[in-house]
Amino acid sequence: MARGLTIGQVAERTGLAVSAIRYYEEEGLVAPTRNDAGQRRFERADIRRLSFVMIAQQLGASIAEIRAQLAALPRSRTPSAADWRQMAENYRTDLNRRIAQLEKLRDDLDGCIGCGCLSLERCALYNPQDRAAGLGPGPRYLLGNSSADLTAPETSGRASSTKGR
Amino acid sequence: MARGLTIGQVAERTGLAVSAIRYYEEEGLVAPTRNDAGQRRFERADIRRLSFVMIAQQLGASIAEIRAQLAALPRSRTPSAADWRQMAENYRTDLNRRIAQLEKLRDDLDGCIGCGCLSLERCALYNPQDRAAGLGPGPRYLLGNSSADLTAPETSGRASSTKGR
DNA sequence: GCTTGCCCTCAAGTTTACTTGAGGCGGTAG
DNA sequence: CTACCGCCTCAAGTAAACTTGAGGGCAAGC
Repeated sequence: MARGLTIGQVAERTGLAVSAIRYYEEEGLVAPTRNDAGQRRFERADIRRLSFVMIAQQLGASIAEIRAQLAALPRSRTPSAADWRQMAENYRTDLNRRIAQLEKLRDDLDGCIGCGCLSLERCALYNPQDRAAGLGPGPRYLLGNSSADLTAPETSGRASSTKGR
Repeated sequence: MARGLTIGQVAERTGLAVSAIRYYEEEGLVAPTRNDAGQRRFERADIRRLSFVMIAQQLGASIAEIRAQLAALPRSRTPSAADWRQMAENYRTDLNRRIAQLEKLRDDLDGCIGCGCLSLERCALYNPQDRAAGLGPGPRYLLGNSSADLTAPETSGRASSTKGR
């Protein structure tokens, strides 16, 4: 259990910039303690947390979403094996959904664009279930809102247009 | 054939905001013609282009990368079946790489984090080939730079730190 | 004739995710 | 004792990807 890692050590081990790690603390993704001099001290488990952050970001998750995911882990005690397993299971579901999405996209590309069918109205990629153009907003179904619902729907106001990603 | 679609019609069919489409034109992702009154007129093929843009974005591609991908299509004539097939094939490679990446991640999650192994130094997720910590920058290998190299490496200047995504 | 709707441009604002810079503390190596 | 290194805070800057707003044009409907 060591005396804790400095921010510089964590940066080196994760490949993150020191400033990024401080930012993540501000965003509540890690919560290091402080030593007498007020310097941050991290635990090993924090490296894992940060690795998870980096990976989740690669998959397109926003910081808010990642925070929600990480909320499943206890911040008071060091996460146990069971904690991580729970996390991993949640995450696995998301990953599987995403993989399935990509596979579908790949197959659609193969079958539709690949074959050169240019009749967009009934194209499998653009409009798989043959809902006539004008009914739905577009190829949205392909972009199924996987985990965008993690950050409270926000019932009020602006149902503008493209607020995805 | 047909007198072309207005920007509003394209917006409705793609689900994009009108402003976004104008922005994409500025960025060179579509190149509509203009009618006598100076209004944009789009072709059917542009809807396909824009659908592709949306999908590629979901996969994490930047506009510059998408522009590079789309460059494979002719902007002078309407893309032929062969053009799209070529595109799709390039794209398929990227997709497959990404899918493989996600699958690996999922399996690593199952096998490593899922099992609760807390020894980060030799964790498969964190450090699969058992290169001791301190050698590499972190879990970077998992984040393999798939298609980040589309936008000319830019040899000069700031090799700062975390400039991914 | 005037209002309404869709279109136009151009400048400025917004969000997310960070980085950079100024100004300062505390420990250790020469 | 002075340098230097790594750490600190806080404010401001940045890039990407759009949106919003001001000010204006053209055509159809009442």
